[in-house]
Parts: sequence; C-alpha cells; structure tokens
Amino acid sequence: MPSESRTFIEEARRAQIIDCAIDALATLGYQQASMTKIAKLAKISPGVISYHFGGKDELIKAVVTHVVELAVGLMVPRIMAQTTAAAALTAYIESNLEFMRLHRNPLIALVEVILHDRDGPYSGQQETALTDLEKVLDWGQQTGEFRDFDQRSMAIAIRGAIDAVPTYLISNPDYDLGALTTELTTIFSLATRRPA
Amino acid sequence: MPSESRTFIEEARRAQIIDCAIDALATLGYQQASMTKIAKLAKISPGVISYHFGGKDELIKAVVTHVVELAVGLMVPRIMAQTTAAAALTAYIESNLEFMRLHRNPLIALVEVILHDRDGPYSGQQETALTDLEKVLDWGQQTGEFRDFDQRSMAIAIRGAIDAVPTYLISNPDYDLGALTTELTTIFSLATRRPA
Amino acid sequence: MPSESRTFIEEARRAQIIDCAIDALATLGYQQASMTKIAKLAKISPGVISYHFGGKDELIKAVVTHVVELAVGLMVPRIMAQTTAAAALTAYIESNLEFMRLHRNPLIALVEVILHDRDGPYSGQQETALTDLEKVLDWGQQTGEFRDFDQRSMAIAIRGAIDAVPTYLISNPDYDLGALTTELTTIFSLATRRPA
Amino acid sequence: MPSESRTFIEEARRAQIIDCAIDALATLGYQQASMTKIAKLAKISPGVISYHFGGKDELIKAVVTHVVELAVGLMVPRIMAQTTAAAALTAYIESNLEFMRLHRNPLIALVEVILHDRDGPYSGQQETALTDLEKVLDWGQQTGEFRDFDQRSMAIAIRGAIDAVPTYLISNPDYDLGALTTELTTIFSLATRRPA
DNA sequence: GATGAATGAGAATTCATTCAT
DNA sequence: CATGAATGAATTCTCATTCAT
Repeated sequence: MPSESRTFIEEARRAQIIDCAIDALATLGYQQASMTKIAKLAKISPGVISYHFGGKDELIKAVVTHVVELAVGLMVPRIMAQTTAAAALTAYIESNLEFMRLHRNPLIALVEVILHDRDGPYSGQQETALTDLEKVLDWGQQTGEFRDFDQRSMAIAIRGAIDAVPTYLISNPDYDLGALTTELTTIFSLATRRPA
Repeated sequence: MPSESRTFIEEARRAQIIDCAIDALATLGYQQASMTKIAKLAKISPGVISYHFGGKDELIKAVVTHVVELAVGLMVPRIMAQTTAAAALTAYIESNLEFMRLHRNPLIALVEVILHDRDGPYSGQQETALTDLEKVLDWGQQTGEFRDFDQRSMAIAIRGAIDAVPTYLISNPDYDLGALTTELTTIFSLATRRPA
Repeated sequence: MPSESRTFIEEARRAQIIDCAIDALATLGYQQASMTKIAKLAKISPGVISYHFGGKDELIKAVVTHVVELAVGLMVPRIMAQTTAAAALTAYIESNLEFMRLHRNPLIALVEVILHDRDGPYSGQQETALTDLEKVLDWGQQTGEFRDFDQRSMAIAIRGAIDAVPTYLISNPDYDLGALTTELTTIFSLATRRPA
Repeated sequence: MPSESRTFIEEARRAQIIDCAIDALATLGYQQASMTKIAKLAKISPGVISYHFGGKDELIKAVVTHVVELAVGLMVPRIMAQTTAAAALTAYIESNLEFMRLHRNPLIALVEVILHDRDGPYSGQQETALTDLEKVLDWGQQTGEFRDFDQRSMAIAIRGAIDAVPTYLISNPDYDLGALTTELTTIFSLATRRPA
C-alpha cells in the first residue's frame, strides 16, 4: 500500500485509474463496472487498483471526491458571484447543467454511484446537496425575494429536476441542453418568486 | 416453460412470487435481491422462479408490469376525472404521491429496477411516462391555461421532482408527504400557468 | 442455503465433503487445503461447499465438530469406566493414542486446524482440553493417589506430550505406537503418583 | 543476488530484515506475515527482501537458522556444564524455558515456522532436536542414573511438553513460567530416574 | 409441476515476485 | 544497491441457471 505522501508517478496512476473508472461507470453502469473491467479499460492488471486504492470502496470514494471537487469548483464561484437570491438560484441551476455539458461522463459516473450505494456513505451526499440548496432558498426568503414555501420540499423538487437530466441524457444524448436550462431556470423562478 | 394461457394455480403462483420479489427489492435493494433470496422469502425453491418466469429478466419485467398497472389503475381515473388541464396536472402530481403513500414497497421496487437496469427495457418506461405527462401539458397549452413552455423540458422537471421522492423517502421514511404534495402541486401550478 | 432440518441427501453430501476436507487437511496441510482443492478431491464444483456450509469457516467448524465427536465417543467411555484416578489418567493417554491409531487422518486434520487458527475459535478448544484433563488430575489429588503438583503445568505437559505425537507421525508414519503408548503412560504415572 | 561473501552493510541489512521478520511472525502469525508486511515493518521496500534473500523461503530459512543459533548458544553451554545426566536433563528443560523468557518473539516465530511449513525443511529440525535430546537420555542410561525407558518415546514426551509452552503462552501471555519450569523438571526427573 | 442440489463463471482481494528507474 | 509499481495467479464467495428426482 502506498504511503500517505504520494509520489508523482503514484498520483499519475491514481488519476489514470480514476479516469478509467469514471469512463467505465458512465459507459457500462455501476453494476458492470467491475474492478476487472476498469483494469482492462486502463490496460493494467486488476491487482494494481487494489494496490493503489486498497479496494473498490476506496476507488469509488476517490471517484466521488474527484467529481465533487470538479463540480464545486465550477459551480460555487458562479453562485457566489450573484447579488440576489433569485440570480443565485438561476446560477445554481445553470451551473449544474453547464457541468453536465462540460463533464458528462464524470457526472454520470457520480450519479451511478450515488443511486446504487443505497445504504452506503453517499446518501449523505444527497442530504448535503439539499442542505446547500436550502441556504440559497433561505437567503431569498430572508430578503423577501422568494415566497413562503417549504424549503425542504422546494429543494427536493429542484434537485429532482436537475438529477433527472443525466438519466435522461443517457437515453437521449443529443437533447438540447440549452433549451432545458432555460426552461428549468424559468420554472423555478416562477415557482419561488413572491407573487406581485 | 408454461404455455401462454395460464391456469389459475399458475397465476396464483406468479402473483405470490411477484409480491415476494417486490418485498425483496424494496427491503434489500436491487443488488441484494437475488433469486435465491426472493425464493427464500416466498418459501419456495429457487428453481420455481426460473420455471414460472423463465429467468430473472422476466421476473423483473413482471414486477414492473404489475406495479405500473397498479399505478395506472390508481392515477389515470383521478386524472381523467378533471375538467381542466391545470386540475389534471395537480391530480397527476397528487395521485403520484398518493400512490407512494398507499404502495410504498411496490413503488420502491419499481424505482430500484428502473435505476439499476440502465440499458434494460425500462428506459422505454421513462419515455412512456414523459409522453403521457406531455399529453396533459399539451392539453393545457391548447386551452390556453398553460403558458408557452417547452413540453419536454417541463415534463422532465415534473417527473424528476416526483421521482426524487421515493429515493428521498428511503433515507427519510417519516417525512411528511402531505406537505410535500402541497408544495409540488403549487410549484408546478405556478410554473405552468399563463401569467396574468 | 440449506434449511435447518437437513434432508438425507444433504447430510450425505455434507459427510462426503467433511471426509474430503479431512483428507485434504491431513494430506496437504492447512495452507494448501483450499476450497478448490477440497472440491477437486470430492470431484464436485467449488461452489457446492459454500452451498452446503456457507463458507470455509463453517466447513472447518464442521470438521472440528466431527472429529471431536469421534474422539469424545471413543475416549470418554474408556476414561469414565475407571475406578481410580491413576487408571483414569492411563486410560486418558491410552485412548488418545488409540484414537490416533484408528483415526489418523481425522486427528491430523484436527491438529492442523487447531495449530493454524491462532486467534481463531479453536484456542478455546485447547483450553477445554486442559480443563477436562485437570478434572482427572484433581480427582487424583483429592483421593491422595497423586502428589501435590501444579495441575495446570502437569496438564500442559501431558497434553503437550500427546499432541506431539501426530506431528511426529506425519514425518515418521511407521513408528511403533504401542511402545509410545506404554512409555507415555509410564512417564506420567511416575510423574503424578504420590511417593512412598 | 549477492555473492556468497557478503559485505558488512549487506550483513547488517540481512540482520535487520531477519529481526523484522521475527517480529512480524510473532506478532501477526505465519499466515499474515507476508513479504509486504514484513517490509513495511522494516520500513523498506518489499523488493529488498527478495534481493537479499532470493525469496520468502530463504528468508524463513535465515530466520530459523538465526533463532536456532540463539537457542543453541544459550542452551548448550548450560547443559554441557552439568556433571550428571540428571542435572543435564534438568538444565535442558530449564534452559529451554529460560530461552522462552528471554527471547519470546524469536521463539514464537520459530514455532510458527515449524508448525506451518509441514513438508518443508524443518521436519529435519525436529528430528535434530530429538536426536540431541536422546544423547542426554542415553548418557543417563549409560551411567545408570536413568531407568530403562525407550529413548525416542521419552524424547518425544519431553520435547512435546516443552513445545506446548510457546503455543500456550500465545493465549496466556502472563502465565507463571517459573512454576511451569519447576514442574516440568520435576515431572521428567521422576519419569526418568531409576527407581530405588 | 415442484424440488433443491449442483454448476461454473465472475466478483474482490492478496500474494510473492520481477524489473525499469 | 534500493525502490516501489506492476504482475498474474490464487483465494473465498455469490449468482443465475439447470436438471435428475
């Protein structure tokens, strides 16, 4: 097992394996993405993965961490840059879909993992996502931009709508993400704003 | 393999196995719901399932068909009873969540199957669901009740919001479905209606 | 997995597998006695063992239980039939070696398991053996037949001498067990008896 | 592979690795003492061991040789210093147990190796031990100090009693070795001496 | 019709060993 | 000399499916 401070070559291998794992997850789905198949994709021996990650759980965790970092890096700055809650919510939705456009395979891999590890450590991931979103919603209710909805229900609806997209894209890879983005932002703008 | 016209006993056996498969799927999750475990739950031999259904795929298909029939039987009459598209959409959402309340295990089983059989025959199921929903949306746009949104995008958002609920309920079984129902109907009422 | 009340055929298979496991353990040693090799010896598929025993641990446990039952069945009556502690101790040693003569492979298998499962559940087996032997020693000290030795130390010595025999027999299969038996009984008779 | 005449550094490395292998064997047991783990204990690369010893077998052999040398160095002088066979036998037993007290880990490592390498080259080790012990026994029979027992049987009993101790100590590390030593010497003094 | 024992492929993981750096 | 990443075979175990009874 590698020591805690990883060498350069070690990191390169890890990155390569993570990439192949993402491809395998996105292409084959969680079930079929076995260690052996990931290794075959990476053109390495199956033992190498265990050597670098200690086991499948660690590999999956590394994949999740990697993709979440990617996503946070893309989305958080865009959301933080907004000056109103309404704009932040729009940026939230837009940056989510933008992430899908730029990093489709990593996102699909992430969704595969989260959906399949039912009692695993990634149900917490979903709770975190909802809590983060609720902060934006709370902001808008504090400022009076948003109407007086139930935050948790609204968060479930927004995230549900967003999370439906990757699954939809698996079956319909050529669907126009731009139209979808416009419509989703409109929907939740109408649904959250304080009526005149 | 049994002939197409099944005897009464044959049907009873199939129904019993389907019920046990639903329980196994909902309780154990897709991954753990092996033929052996389903058979043990049903207190029958694992061979019987293969005998009656030909294989696991057929069993899963039978489960899906059964649950969809249950859902359609509950939801369609309620939706058809409405006289406006807006009321129909509300009834659509309400009856979906009502189905969750009344048949939680069958619904969870259905969700498990759809989520896990990625390239299986159930992506079609999702397409059907979207198409059906679009009929309601089209109705509302024809009558002028609804604004001029993209139907497919709106359908994805509505179904995504609804489909997020069972997954959420797995982690939070005691969440108040009533409040959620009220909020979801409000959200999509606001999101679809023609602005004054 | 088989139900608790086993069928006749089930029991026969278990017995066959246990026998083959004993042969594999005695012939190949603990390390080399893998499930695959045991299965090959029994001319069955490796999955069958897991099917009947649930796993390697259960198989080993079944082997131990089987051999211990064999041994107890042979030895306990002989020991219980004695009227003095000295005679009981002699019967204890004799019946132990007699068991080796009659059931060499089962005994070697048992020794292999006990020696290799260092922190496993069979160190308790050793403690049990010592405690049982101490009962005989205590009896002799109570009646005054035996001198005032430390029971635990004496038990370790007696069991150590007995347990050395199977290991010795592996390397020297043709050694005269009769002479050994006579000598061991003499040794511990002299070592335990109250001096005149 | 290094040439036969080893450099000083080479020897130091070997000694360090042997020590770590002993610790690994005693702490983890034979099964768990893999090359990788031994290397980790020694804070070196696993390849180094193969480099210095050629393979695991050679490493194990080096461990055995080292411990046997340690043991012989401690025990032989004490035994040789005695003027009667009875005293030599007592010294034999005492120095064996003294070795356990002073070098518990090396001894446990040795026992682990001997027990697990069944058909390996260490059954010869046991034969050597028995032959050496028989020299003492023969001495006593020649001088008439000892009664007319079968030497091989007596040797098996004595060594068996001694060899049982390390195994016992693994489970009961705090057992009083002093009492045990006293009792073992008494037992075999009584068992060997010529009756009055 | 029903049984349940058997199959054999595939899963994750560990291991001693090798070799380019 | 030393490294440590890579190998590939071996391990235990699970699974959907089959078939003699």
